[in-house]
Amino acid sequence: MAKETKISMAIIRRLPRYHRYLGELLNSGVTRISSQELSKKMGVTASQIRQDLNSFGGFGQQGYGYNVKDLYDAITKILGLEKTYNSIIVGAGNLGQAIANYTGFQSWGFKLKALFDVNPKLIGLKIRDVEILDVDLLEDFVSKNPIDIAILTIPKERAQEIVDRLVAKGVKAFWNFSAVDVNVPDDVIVESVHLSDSLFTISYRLNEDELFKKIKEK
Amino acid sequence: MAKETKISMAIIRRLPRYHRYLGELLNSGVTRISSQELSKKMGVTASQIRQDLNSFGGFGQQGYGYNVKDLYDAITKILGLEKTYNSIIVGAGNLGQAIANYTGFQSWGFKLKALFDVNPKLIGLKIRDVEILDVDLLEDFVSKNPIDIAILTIPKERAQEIVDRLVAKGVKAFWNFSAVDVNVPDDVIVESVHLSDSLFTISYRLNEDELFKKIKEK
DNA sequence: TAGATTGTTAATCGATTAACAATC
DNA sequence: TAGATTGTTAATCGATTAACAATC
Repeated sequence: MAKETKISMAIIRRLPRYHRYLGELLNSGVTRISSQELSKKMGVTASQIRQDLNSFGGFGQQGYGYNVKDLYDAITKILGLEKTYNSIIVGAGNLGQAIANYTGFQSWGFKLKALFDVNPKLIGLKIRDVEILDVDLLEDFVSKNPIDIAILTIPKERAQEIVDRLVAKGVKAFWNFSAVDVNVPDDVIVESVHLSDSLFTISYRLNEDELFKKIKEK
Repeated sequence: MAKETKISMAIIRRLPRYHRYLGELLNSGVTRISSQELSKKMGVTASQIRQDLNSFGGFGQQGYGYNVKDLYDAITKILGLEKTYNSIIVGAGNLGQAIANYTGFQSWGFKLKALFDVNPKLIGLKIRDVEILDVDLLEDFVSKNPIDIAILTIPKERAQEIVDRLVAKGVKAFWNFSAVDVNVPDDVIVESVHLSDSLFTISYRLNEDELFKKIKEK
């Protein structure tokens, strides 16, 4: 099952951004756009846009540019957004509940089937009609309801254990909000959102100038 | 104010990860570590670790390795985590409240001074002793309370307007959770967490094999 | 057809890895 | 001292940008 074409993560991470900008253009009634016009809007080079798109196919037309709707639809498909995905949230604390309450993901085909928690006060409650279940029922639930994506909003201490249990049950993708890197087999996807890591780059950058002034002085 | 040493974002984004791993080692009572041992734990090359650290200074010792506590403390300072930062959250919906409720950031020196919202039902409520204020009071509040970091958990339609208002009041850093790229002057920092972008890389990867099977067939 | 803009190859740039002399 | 491991230079790799022939 070897792939001839291997797309780099650098390109993959730019795809959702193209999708966003094309969606906005579509909403604004723009029907065609050249790589140069798009490059100005997005603050990247036209060359990069053409290279990126061409790793998936020739979506443009010489002398014309790209048809906004066609390209938008193509990227929608490339991102797998024409399908639906069943998901669960493990950890029904503040962040887990916030994600469950956000309806945007549902509209893109990401369906939430259940939340799980250890806290008896939370078990049995519902968030937008989705029930919070006892985490002891995790394996049982996943056996009966095939799950594509598990969203982890649990303390870092419990993350690896939950991942192991879900991998054993065949879950192939994790959206991890725990502040820890979890280990999975090669065929399992982990996308981590490390919020503190992100925040700490802000404090770094707020102090960068001062930092190098100090280093220089020594 | 030109810097001689310019650290690439690639390196900056790895710093919090080093910090996390060293914190764990410290907690486990490990006192020294070589770049090779650390590289095994983190799944990166020892060479990269040494290169990264050396862009800030010589923290190691030949024949010995790195003192875990010293290196951890050094990276804590590099990340600016020995200081405190005053922050506000604009948008007190699910995500804004989840961030306000999370005490972890506070313990790293990120102090929350206020939340802001347009919703009259939310205004006046308190989250962990921090009040939700009318967003009309934004400029007034920021004038009286110097703010280092503004956290944006508002709908994308309102993000640029709020950023402009806060930049005008001198706010120099934004942690942006809105699904839009906001424009700021060169001396202002924006760190965006695009949750849907992150999620869409999962659906992409879940479908990548199939995608290239299709492209090949054509 | 003439003009515009893609698709794609070639050149450049930057980041990562390898190698090893310096040194603890 | 001998062994280990850093700090740093050089080599490699991959990603980005430039250039232009193909073509709509």
